[in-house]
Amino acid sequence: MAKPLALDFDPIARADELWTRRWGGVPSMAAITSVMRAHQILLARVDAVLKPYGLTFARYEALVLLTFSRTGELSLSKIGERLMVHPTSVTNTVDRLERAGLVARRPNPLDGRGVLASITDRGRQVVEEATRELVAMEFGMEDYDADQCRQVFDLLRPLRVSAGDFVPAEEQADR
Amino acid sequence: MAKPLALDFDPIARADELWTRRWGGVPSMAAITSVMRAHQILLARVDAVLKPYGLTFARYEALVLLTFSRTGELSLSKIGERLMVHPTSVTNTVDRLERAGLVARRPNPLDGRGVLASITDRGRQVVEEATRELVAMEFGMEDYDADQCRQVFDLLRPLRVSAGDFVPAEEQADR
DNA sequence: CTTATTTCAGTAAGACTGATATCA
DNA sequence: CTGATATCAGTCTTACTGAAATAA
Repeated sequence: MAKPLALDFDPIARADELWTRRWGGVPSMAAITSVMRAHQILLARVDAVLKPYGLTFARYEALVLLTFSRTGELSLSKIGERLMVHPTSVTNTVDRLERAGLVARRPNPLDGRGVLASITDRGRQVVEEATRELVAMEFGMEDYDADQCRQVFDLLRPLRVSAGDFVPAEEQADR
Repeated sequence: MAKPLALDFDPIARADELWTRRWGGVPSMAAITSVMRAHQILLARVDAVLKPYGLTFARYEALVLLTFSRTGELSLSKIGERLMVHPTSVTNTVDRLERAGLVARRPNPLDGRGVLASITDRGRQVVEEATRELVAMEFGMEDYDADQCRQVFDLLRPLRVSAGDFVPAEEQADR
């Protein structure tokens, strides 16, 4: 940032006032703008911590996902599915992790088309270290207690449901 | 997206469980991941609407900001300050808007160093049309009522304060 | 034959660094 | 002189389209 001089007013609140005058009340505008800015702030904080490890948040997430699987390896398609990213982005992410020696590619023995990304010992080591740091700075959410974090999760969950990310348990009864 | 097949579980909730087992409770992880995904969903929805206008959300925001100023023009530095974006990003944004004929550049008469971005008639026309569409689809937040939108704004506001975006009114008493 | 998995080439966008011309 | 304004060149990252090889 060039000059992060603090404004003496909330720019989103002010925009909301002007919006209301011109186009009528549009509460969704303040909401989406808040999400956009929150994303920007959190990503900057987290990426700053991950930079020394040669990681970005996207690559860190992929690495964590691998540590969560019993064998330490997953097909690229599964990674894309879980992380909700485009297939070509997964290829790119794994490329970079592989070049950094944090994962290795190997053909999927159960599917000749597929490729498994397998986390290396160094990969596990890096995840542990980076996670320690991220947990220490609470992923950039140090101003929020556990309850407030939970509120963020709860409040944004319906959005993920409406985007078709997953089917909530309540609606799975008749399937 | 390749295959947006809905999972039968909430991937963030599941990750939270695995996190809790391995590294202890880390409520901020579920919160930040929720914000990241919400950002991705909303940006995709809004950009899809803006694409036919040759706009992105970032460019749309800049255009709206200009319509909010009395004269329809602002210095690039002010645009960057309000939208919280890097100076070079402002230059890039204005470049594209200018090429599309939606804004015009002119030297700032009050500051020989500065440049004003001035919205054109076509720019105003495009903003009106695009805004109508965006308001109709509630900026991708159609599943949220006014109160819930307000909750999103309220909940994320402390984050913007901690990032130094602005100084809340209560803390301005003694300045 | 159709579909799924992955990769590659190329495009577009935004965020950023560092340097520079200009002017307050 | 310093500091601010905007731009330029160039890097990095992600997201995406379209095409292709391969195999289920």
